[in-house]
Amino acid sequence: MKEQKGQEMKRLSLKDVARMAGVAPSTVSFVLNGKARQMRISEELAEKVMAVVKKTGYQPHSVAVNLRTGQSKTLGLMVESISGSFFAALARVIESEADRYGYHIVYCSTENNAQKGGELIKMLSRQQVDGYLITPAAGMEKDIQQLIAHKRPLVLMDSYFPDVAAPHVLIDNFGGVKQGMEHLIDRGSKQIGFVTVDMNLVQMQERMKGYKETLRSHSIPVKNKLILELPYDGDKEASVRKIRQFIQSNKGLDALFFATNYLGILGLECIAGLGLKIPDDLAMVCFDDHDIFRLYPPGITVVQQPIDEIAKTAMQLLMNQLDKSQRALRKTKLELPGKFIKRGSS
Amino acid sequence: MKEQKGQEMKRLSLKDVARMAGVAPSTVSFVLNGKARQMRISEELAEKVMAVVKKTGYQPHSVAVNLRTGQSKTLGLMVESISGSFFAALARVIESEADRYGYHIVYCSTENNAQKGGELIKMLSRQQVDGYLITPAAGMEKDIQQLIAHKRPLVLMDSYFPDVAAPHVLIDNFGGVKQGMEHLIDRGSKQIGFVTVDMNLVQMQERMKGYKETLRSHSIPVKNKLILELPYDGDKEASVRKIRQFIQSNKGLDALFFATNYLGILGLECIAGLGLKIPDDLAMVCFDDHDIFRLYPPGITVVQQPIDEIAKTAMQLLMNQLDKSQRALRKTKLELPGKFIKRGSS
DNA sequence: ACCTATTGCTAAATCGATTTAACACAGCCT
DNA sequence: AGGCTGTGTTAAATCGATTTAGCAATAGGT
Repeated sequence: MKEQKGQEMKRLSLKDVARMAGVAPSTVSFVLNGKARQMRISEELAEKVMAVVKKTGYQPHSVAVNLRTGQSKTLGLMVESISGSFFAALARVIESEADRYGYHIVYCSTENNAQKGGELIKMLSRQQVDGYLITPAAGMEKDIQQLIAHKRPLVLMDSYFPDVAAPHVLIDNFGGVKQGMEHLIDRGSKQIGFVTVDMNLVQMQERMKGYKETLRSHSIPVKNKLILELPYDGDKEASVRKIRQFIQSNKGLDALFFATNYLGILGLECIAGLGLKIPDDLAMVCFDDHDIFRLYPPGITVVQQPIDEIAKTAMQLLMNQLDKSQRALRKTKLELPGKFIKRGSS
Repeated sequence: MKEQKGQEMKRLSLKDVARMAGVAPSTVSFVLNGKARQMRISEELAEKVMAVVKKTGYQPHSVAVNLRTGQSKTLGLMVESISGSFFAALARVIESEADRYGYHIVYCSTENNAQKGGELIKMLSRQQVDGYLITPAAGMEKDIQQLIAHKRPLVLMDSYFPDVAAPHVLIDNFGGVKQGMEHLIDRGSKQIGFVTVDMNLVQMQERMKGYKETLRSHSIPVKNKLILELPYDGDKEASVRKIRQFIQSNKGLDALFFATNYLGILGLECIAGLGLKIPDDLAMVCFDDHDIFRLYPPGITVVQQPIDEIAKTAMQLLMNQLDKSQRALRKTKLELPGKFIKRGSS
């Protein structure tokens, strides 16, 4: 209590603790880091040190520790955009997992811009993050490759690059779409449209493949007229117009599969605008769940991403890499099954 | 290219640059920090140094800089939950603003738990963040007060504590609700219910006050029967049941004002479940917009929060505090007007 | 010619920890 | 007694920057 007077009341340092306990700084360090045994510090002294530490509430200066040890206990989390529901949910789980492992999160968003992504990676490196959790944007191949080349601990989520051997964990996109498509076919939909986005990433290719191959395996011809690919950065109004036109120009259309929840939401707007009834006039299935889909009458059938598992698995893969004792699991590639949730729209 | 051979290829340090340029480390430091003039380093030498820096692509080790200068160029962002749409949107803007000012973000979520919030503040302090951006949870008064006492740069968002003189920026809750209520009264709603949440924070009190006073100013009696306060951490099903019961037990009820978007969404579920038509059977206005409200037929009227302005203003207040030249603006308290958006539900 | 200023640069201290190498002292052996 | 081994503890180097104080050398003033 009596220490409170000085204007700036400098932070307690390890040296101060040492002085107060009447020992050397190194001794305090050993005791605090559990190396008392190893360094043969007597029980008695160790206790004396701990007493001072407790009394003063001393907390090591993590920046100094970081400088000396090279460990920042910080992870870089880079998502497409924190305001996307999928990424926000992912971030939430990642944060709490990181906390469990004693790590902090510095986060940033690529906004699906490879250049910005590259700069952010540099920024994270400068910040000395111990590891990277990234949902990559198209065009970030080089940056990821560099991280791998520099042996930086890294896990990709949501997507990956076939040519870059980086550990990654994501939903089984192909299988997820297949499940949804089988369902539509089972319920008798004959003309199933596919609305996707022009994003040159593997998850989108897989979803497309899931659409086409499921049709083929049921001997249903794949018609290009039934596939709509929207530009990623097209403005919303334009996309809505295109979807509307797409629906109108396909007369026999009786079901739509949307490749992302963003597209599905746009789709809902169109369908409502056209006065069509779901599922009677048009059935609908969407990849990636969203609050809206639970609520919007009559409820939209979706393939839900296993966000918890993705986040937890990614953290585990990253922790494995950080744990120097057990290197080796570099090339781990995981695809987790999605959860098909049938609602009123199909 | 020839430096690539060594196994671990250590990072280039300022000392290395100095050696390569044939000058002292201090000289390099001065040049890099724009103090060449002040320190009377000759143009010639400065250029030589810069040449080496450019050729090698040297980047200062930010942890070392941090240790020496005490500036981490990092801000702590603490929200209620990153997966909430309001907070996610806020985080998004904050991040890009921080970037503009050359700061990074360490983020964490309180999950509306004061204890967790307190621990996270400690964590952020240990991490040496330069400033704090916080949406406080009930019960964090002491923690905030401590930060103020320690003169840590800080801005609260979304809420504040009347007894703690901390800079804060948030929507004008009272005015926002008033606007929505006036609208309902104008359109002829006679029995307006108010659904709120049991959260002991000023923004909720203000919303409640907005409800009550608007009624009074129109000489409409405030009936407790028309007010429903749900527990914050009650489970979803229970809340839905309570709202349903609330609607059923108020016979003349012709409009509902929901105090948060989460409540509004639950409300939609109930209303749909009861088979009521919006706005004919029941009009609806909700505080805080959400994607769902735009889409859900016939569109839900809302009071939208000025998220961009809140974030930008908060960053500005924080930057003012960090800019040692112009201290003084400690007690800044800002309430920004919300935007009333009329949709089909009223 | 002597003294003071100015110029141009660098040596060394510092931030707060970790870690290696060394030191003093005790006990045991021959 | 001298040499060796172990114990318990600490001094000093280090991480990579910033910053203060100081050192030569040249210039200017009387």
